[in-house]
Amino acid sequence: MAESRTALAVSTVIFALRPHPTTRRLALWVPLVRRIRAPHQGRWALPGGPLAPDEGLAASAGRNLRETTGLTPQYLEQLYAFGGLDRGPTAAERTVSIVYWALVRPEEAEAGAAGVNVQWFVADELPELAFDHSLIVEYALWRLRNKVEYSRITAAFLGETFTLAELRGVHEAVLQRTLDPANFRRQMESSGHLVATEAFRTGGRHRPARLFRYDTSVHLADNGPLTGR
Amino acid sequence: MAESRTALAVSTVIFALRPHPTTRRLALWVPLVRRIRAPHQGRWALPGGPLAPDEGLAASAGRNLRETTGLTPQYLEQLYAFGGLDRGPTAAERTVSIVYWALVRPEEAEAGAAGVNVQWFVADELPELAFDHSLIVEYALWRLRNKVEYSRITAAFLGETFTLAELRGVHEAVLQRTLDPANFRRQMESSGHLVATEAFRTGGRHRPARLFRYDTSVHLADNGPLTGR
DNA sequence: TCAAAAGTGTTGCCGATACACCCATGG
DNA sequence: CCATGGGTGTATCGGCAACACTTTTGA
Repeated sequence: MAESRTALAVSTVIFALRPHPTTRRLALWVPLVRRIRAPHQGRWALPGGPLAPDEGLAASAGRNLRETTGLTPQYLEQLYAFGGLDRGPTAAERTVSIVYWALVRPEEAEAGAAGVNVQWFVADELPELAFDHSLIVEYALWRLRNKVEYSRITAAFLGETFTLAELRGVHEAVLQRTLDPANFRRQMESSGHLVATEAFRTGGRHRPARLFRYDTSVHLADNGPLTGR
Repeated sequence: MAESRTALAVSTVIFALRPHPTTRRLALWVPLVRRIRAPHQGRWALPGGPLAPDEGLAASAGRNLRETTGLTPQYLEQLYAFGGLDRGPTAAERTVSIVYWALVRPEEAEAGAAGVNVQWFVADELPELAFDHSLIVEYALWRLRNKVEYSRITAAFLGETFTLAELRGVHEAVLQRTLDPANFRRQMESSGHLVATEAFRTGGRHRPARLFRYDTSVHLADNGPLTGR
């Protein structure tokens, strides 16, 4: 049996919401990094790197995210640890990856920070990625779409205050289907996470929409005993 | 800043169902290993060990499980990767643990295989464990109790065929509450996972109960794109 | 014939959906 | 005053919990 080693790395699936290039409707985007060495040279891969010895797992994911995109994660959660024997640069070196997923607000900077080695793609229209990264993104998408249904992570895509139409737009973009405005409103209001403000969004050719904020005393996602870690 | 290294280990939270020592009702048990060296010397800890270089993560968990308990896992799923800086034997060496959780059938052997260093405990009445293992078990329990509600993992605690009362007993033990037999029956039947056999369990002072089997074409748990990995 | 568990039927409640309808604003 | 989305009201449907009731066995 050949000698083999195991390396430990942290990668991150980073989601942002921006209009789709052709349909102009909101869609999920993911930044990828082009591999500059074999194996899979030239292919796109998830941003990531080795875990620094004096750094926590989530901290490593957050640092990597900032270095790749210049953005601050609004939400960060561990996705899965991948450690199959088929992973890694050579057959003799296998890599165990702790993968996180994150939600960011694209804001202004974004485009500038992405160099030639970093490029954003529509998450549902990715090319074939390096290693098992295609499967990883697929799994991250599945988790995100699941979680939208029962938590308030979508707050991470919005500013401090927002209208119900804006919030519904985020949900529709993530779930890729339209939602009934009346029922969506009741669902959100009955969740207890929303707090109505006295401010309104004006400017449309219609009745102004009330602005809401999220109750900050409730966590974005309930991960049981791990909540807040 | 001090020099520091990172070790990689795999641990497993192993659940079995056996009667509670005082109430005699079914309860969840967990095997623990006594630590024979500092830090936390003498404390109980999750079974685990370093990842072999030529071994997958789940394979490592399965091997460790067999070595500690002599049992074969009926169900095995990754729980979480823990990598805080406070973990590990010394301040200079931090350990990243990929933790799995497993369901086993105690069967006959069980008690014999457990040596002086391995002891089974009622999962809800554990002593203070080494490192962050108390939190890890708590999280595993939370995941198990969640998953019982929407998947068929409880199959892992039963034999090939079983009565609805036996299945309900497992659910009641895990969830720690009684369930209405009539509604439980309908729930299970409408799930589509159950297949009725023509055999019956006789011997009680009552009407014989039909034996069921699980539809093997359906996976125990739906983990989206990762199902079956 | 009786106790006990298997198994079936029925009812009422609650949440989600569909959709009709009024409100307030900009043009 | 009209088009547009904001916001409310309401009927219906389906799933679930509660619980009454019938069935079949062992003793």
